[in-house]
Amino acid sequence: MRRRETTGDITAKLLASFKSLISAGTFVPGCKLPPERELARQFGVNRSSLRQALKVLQLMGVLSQRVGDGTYLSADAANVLREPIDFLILMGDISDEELFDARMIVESELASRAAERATMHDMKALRRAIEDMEASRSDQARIEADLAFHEAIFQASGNRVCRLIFTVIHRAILLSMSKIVTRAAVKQPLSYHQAIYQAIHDRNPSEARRQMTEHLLDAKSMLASPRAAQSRAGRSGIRIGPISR
Amino acid sequence: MRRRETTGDITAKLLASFKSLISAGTFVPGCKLPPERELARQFGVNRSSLRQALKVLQLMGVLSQRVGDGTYLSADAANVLREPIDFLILMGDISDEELFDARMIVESELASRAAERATMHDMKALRRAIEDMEASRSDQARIEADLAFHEAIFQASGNRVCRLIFTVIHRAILLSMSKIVTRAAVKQPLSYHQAIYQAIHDRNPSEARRQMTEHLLDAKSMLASPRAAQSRAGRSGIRIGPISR
DNA sequence: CATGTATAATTGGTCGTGCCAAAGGAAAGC
DNA sequence: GCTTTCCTTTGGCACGACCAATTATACATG
Repeated sequence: MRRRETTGDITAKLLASFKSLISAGTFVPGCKLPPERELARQFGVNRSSLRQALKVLQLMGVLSQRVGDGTYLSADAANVLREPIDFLILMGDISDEELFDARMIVESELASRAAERATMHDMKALRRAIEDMEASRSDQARIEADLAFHEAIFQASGNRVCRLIFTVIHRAILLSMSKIVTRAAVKQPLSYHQAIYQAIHDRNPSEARRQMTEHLLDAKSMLASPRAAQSRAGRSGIRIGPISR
Repeated sequence: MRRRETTGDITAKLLASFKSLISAGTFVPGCKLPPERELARQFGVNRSSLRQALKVLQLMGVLSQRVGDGTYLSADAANVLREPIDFLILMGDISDEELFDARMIVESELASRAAERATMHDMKALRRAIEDMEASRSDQARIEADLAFHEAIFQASGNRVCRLIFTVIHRAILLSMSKIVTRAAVKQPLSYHQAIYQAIHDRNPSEARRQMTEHLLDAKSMLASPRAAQSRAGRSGIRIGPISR
């Protein structure tokens, strides 16, 4: 008899246990965890199994491990979505059109809010991003400055959820960068950014919203060119061969 | 000499390889992967190491494994964010206030859009959610119906990014459900939902937006009661002891 | 005493092997 | 043709061993 009811997956159960332990306050962000060998003993599983669970948490950014030192719970869980997002994009569940459409929803509202309650610090970050973009000479630098401007908009919201949404957008854009780097896309974003900044500076929410909406609408229309598909096929590093050590 | 440059973490490298393989089209969503033993051989790593990487991907929902069968790349990557979100919430990087504030940004706009372009199917889902909520007798059922209404709003957008945002909200709310289940919170949500439905039915975007904003503003104000902290401390399953098998 | 150095212990990283149980498929029997 | 039985494949897990990085300790040196 004895319904074993074995869900099998020990790793999943270990993760659940970790959730409980974090929830109960046994593990506090930033604290040091017991060594693997002892943790495995306490959980009653083999070290290999425990390591799988730890690896999952590590790759999600929930904890970090250093040889000879130990395992620490991350103090900042902001990167938890990095890896998942990467795969989400790669598996094609998000198109660029949808991404920009979603950005319109969020960032338009955030631009409006920023016009209402942006601090001096926020304004400075926006100004800085614009200057960096003007001074940028490479595509890489330009995109970074572009993202920095939008990040400043998110930052102004003071909402950590919005900050997370930005990290998602950030990763997504970096992954499909090749499609977004269009030759003519140098001037428009900058002028839009300047107009948005002006609206925020003037404390004009509706104008800030309108400019942001148009900005993203414009950007979305620019990546509609159909030469996107092949760009990712020809990239290097497709080796199924041995990992580089 | 020979800078080994060993980043150490094989798992991270394996994940990178998987990204490349997915990106290159070698691994297609839904396809069957080679068995672990052979995959490990091809990558030039031990099976244990490979399994760690596979476990990470499995727990992220990128792939699924079944004993005796094999490993399959997930066809639907919608659940990639489930586990990460859980830890994000647990590690306290998101407060309920911020969550509802973010919801206001997204859902208000979505309600407006729904009023413009909701299909028959969308309307039916909304109506269904309202009916279920009216008929709900347990807190559990009521919350499910509540979320179903909002999911229908997200669904109406037809944007997969928005769908992801909903899954995030869904998980977050389920995790901190105890705080949201306030005794008096039975009637208000329902009447708001009805008002929102009416506005969408009347094709009145601004009214739909307004009602949704007020709905979430109201909901946010209701969870401000300070008895929230203790509720999570007393829950069971905090065992650091052996896993249940 | 202070300081640097060699040594040992701790800890995560990887590998290898062996065995189990679940699922699938092939062969035998009806 | 269908069911049953057996074997192969495949993932799940457990031990064990060794390595390398880090830290802590003891020791030698000035």
